[in-house]
Amino acid sequence: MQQRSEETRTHLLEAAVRLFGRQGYEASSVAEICAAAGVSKGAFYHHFPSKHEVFMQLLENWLKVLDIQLFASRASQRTTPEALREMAGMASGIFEVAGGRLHMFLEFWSQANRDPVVWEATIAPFRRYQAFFTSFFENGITEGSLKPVDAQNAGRVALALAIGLLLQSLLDPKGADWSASFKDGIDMLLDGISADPQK
Amino acid sequence: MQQRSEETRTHLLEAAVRLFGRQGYEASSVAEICAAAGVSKGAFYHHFPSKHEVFMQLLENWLKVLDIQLFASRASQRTTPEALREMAGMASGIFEVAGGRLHMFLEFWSQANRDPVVWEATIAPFRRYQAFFTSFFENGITEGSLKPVDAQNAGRVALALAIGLLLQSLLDPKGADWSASFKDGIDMLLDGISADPQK
Amino acid sequence: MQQRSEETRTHLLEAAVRLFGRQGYEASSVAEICAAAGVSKGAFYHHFPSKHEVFMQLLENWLKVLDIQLFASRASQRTTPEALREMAGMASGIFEVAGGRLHMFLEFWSQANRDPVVWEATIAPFRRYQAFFTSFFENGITEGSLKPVDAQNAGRVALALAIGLLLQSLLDPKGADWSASFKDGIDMLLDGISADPQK
Amino acid sequence: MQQRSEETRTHLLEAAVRLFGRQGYEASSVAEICAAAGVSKGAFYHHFPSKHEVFMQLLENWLKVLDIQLFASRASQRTTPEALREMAGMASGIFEVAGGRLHMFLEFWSQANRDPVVWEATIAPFRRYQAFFTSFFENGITEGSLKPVDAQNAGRVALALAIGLLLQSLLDPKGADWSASFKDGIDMLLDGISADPQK
DNA sequence: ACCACCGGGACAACCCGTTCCT
DNA sequence: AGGAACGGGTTGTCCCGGTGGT
Repeated sequence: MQQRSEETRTHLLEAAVRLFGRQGYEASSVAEICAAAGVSKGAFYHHFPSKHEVFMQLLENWLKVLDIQLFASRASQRTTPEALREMAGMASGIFEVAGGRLHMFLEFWSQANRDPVVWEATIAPFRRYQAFFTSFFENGITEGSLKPVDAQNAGRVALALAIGLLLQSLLDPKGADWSASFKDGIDMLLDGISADPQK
Repeated sequence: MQQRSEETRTHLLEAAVRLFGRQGYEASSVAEICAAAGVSKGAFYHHFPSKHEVFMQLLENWLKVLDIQLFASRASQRTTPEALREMAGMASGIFEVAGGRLHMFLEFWSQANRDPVVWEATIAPFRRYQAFFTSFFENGITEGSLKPVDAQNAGRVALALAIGLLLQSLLDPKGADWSASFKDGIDMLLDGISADPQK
Repeated sequence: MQQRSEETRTHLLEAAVRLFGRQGYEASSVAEICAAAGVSKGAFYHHFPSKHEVFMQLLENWLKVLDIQLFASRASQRTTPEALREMAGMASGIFEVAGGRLHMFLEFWSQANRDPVVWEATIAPFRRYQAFFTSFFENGITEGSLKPVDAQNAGRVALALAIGLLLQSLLDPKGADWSASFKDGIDMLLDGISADPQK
Repeated sequence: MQQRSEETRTHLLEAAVRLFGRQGYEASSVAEICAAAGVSKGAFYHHFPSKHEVFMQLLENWLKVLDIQLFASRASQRTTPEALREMAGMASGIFEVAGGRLHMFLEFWSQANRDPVVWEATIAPFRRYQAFFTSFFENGITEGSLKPVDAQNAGRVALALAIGLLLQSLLDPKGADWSASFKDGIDMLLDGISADPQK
């Protein structure tokens, strides 16, 4: 029966993401995952060749989601600064959605230091995000709405802003309105590099 | 002999930081640490009650170092923006020094999600750094060299910049001149909130 | 296959009783038990949650056997003294059977001082045996074949006789014909409390 | 300083007897004993070559005490049965005194199964006790106050009575007035083998 | 002589990821 | 897909010698 099989697989994946996020990869045993998913170990190894492979699947899924979010916010028009500000506004969703999943993210990064495959998979979206931001700034510069700064660096800085605030929000979720901080940060940055300083 | 004892302890700590950084906390066994330090397990458990305690010691030492670096750059005078820019210039050292140890940092953060003690120890310096930046911005605002922005948020943003770039430098050490990017980022930020934009 | 599982479990239990009896509980390592049973440690912990639980299982089994032997000799008729003497005659089997297992018994008692669970499990049958003997004596008194002694104390004394001789037989198995001594002891006791002394 | 040395040794011994009795020999670590005695491990191994030797010392002391108690009750006169009854009356002290120390006794027995030296040392007093009782009964038989029973067996039975009740008192200290039970038991026994049945 | 600290290395119990058989 | 078995590996503890002060 195919459907049941698919369900089992999904249950396993869900249980794994829950446990990995809560306790970390190493601290979560296969037995635990199976128990949480309500299946036997036999089933686990029927669906996945190893625990590590589950991790990789999770990573892959996560990256897919990130990509979708990225290109969803590509549509907006008008001047570059305004497009960026609009994106920043949408970021509030990210901070909320990411909430529970961010712990897994840290787990991914930790693993990236050791496993080259994970490293490759983890760094790829970073490069894409950075390139994404960079192209924004390049557009702004060529269209004249931004000062002729180093677009590469600007991209890195924007990404750093996002990452840094995400991390802070992870460690101290109630310490501030992080999405508001993000908007403020983007504003400051744009004020700094807009061609017509504080109009 | 007291000296030998201290040496053993130091060797253990050094071996631990090396292994934790390279392989992660969980993946580094006590036996490995002992072998790397050239001592027996008896010695290990004579000096530390548990592997976790070694981790905590390392965390504490690291935070102490950060604090020292942070407050060392407090002395500078003149206007706030210039002080910040000077700090940013010094940051290059941090990126280099941190290099090898950043992997451990990720470990700390990962652990912080689970162990409340680690969490407490990890979040405390974050708050201090943020407060540190915030006070800078407050000074700048009262002295009139900065626009009246939300100093709290500005502090968070500055910290995010540092963290975010640090993280990127971790994942892709040779992808860019990260300390230069940091300087650029601080410049952009300051340009955005300076009262008299690049005079 | 269920049968193989049961066999493994039995092998483990048998190996454990052998080793515990020969070397004691603490001195017998799980690895040893596994080796003696010809299974892996994984199998051990698949069947039992801990070494201590094996011990408890053994205790339980042993007590069950004792109970069966005890109540098997309940059927006999005629006067109480004769029933007791008959029981004493059957006791020879106990001394022989117990032989190898008595070391384990000492282990049980030693453990009973520390673990309340073991204590509970150990003391319960004692109380039952004592009650068993006591009811015998009560019957004898009401039917007039015994003098009106304190049946409770008589029960304790009879039990003490059994225990004490068992213990001596443990420490010095070849020092005497212990089951004959037991018969003699019961005889003396009955002579002491029979209503019509050795008719 | 000699006195201090002796004190340390005594502290160690006392701590050991306390811990061995409470937790058993194997479960009591040298470190624990040292901590309980308030001395360092260095001191321990200065006074005793090994943990086992401490145990042997304790055993030796214990046996010495037993011997003293045994020969103290030798004095009484008159007919043998009365002497025995008198002894039984004195036994109450034993049950009380033994209280805390009996756990150690079990420990001795457990160890006796393994170490031949301990076995020898443990069984010796048993033999002496048995011989002691036996000689009593022999006296009684030759003087005509007892029936011509097998004095050896009678000795074993009397000893069994003592041991069995001691053990029961150990497992269930408040379950009965054990010294009274002992007196009753001796009475029954003597009634059974006295030459003039219940006068 | 006595004691304190330090260190050694063996080993304990327990658990883990994985495979095999059904 | 399930359950039994595998065996290697984990942390932590233990008993015990050195070495050097008092």
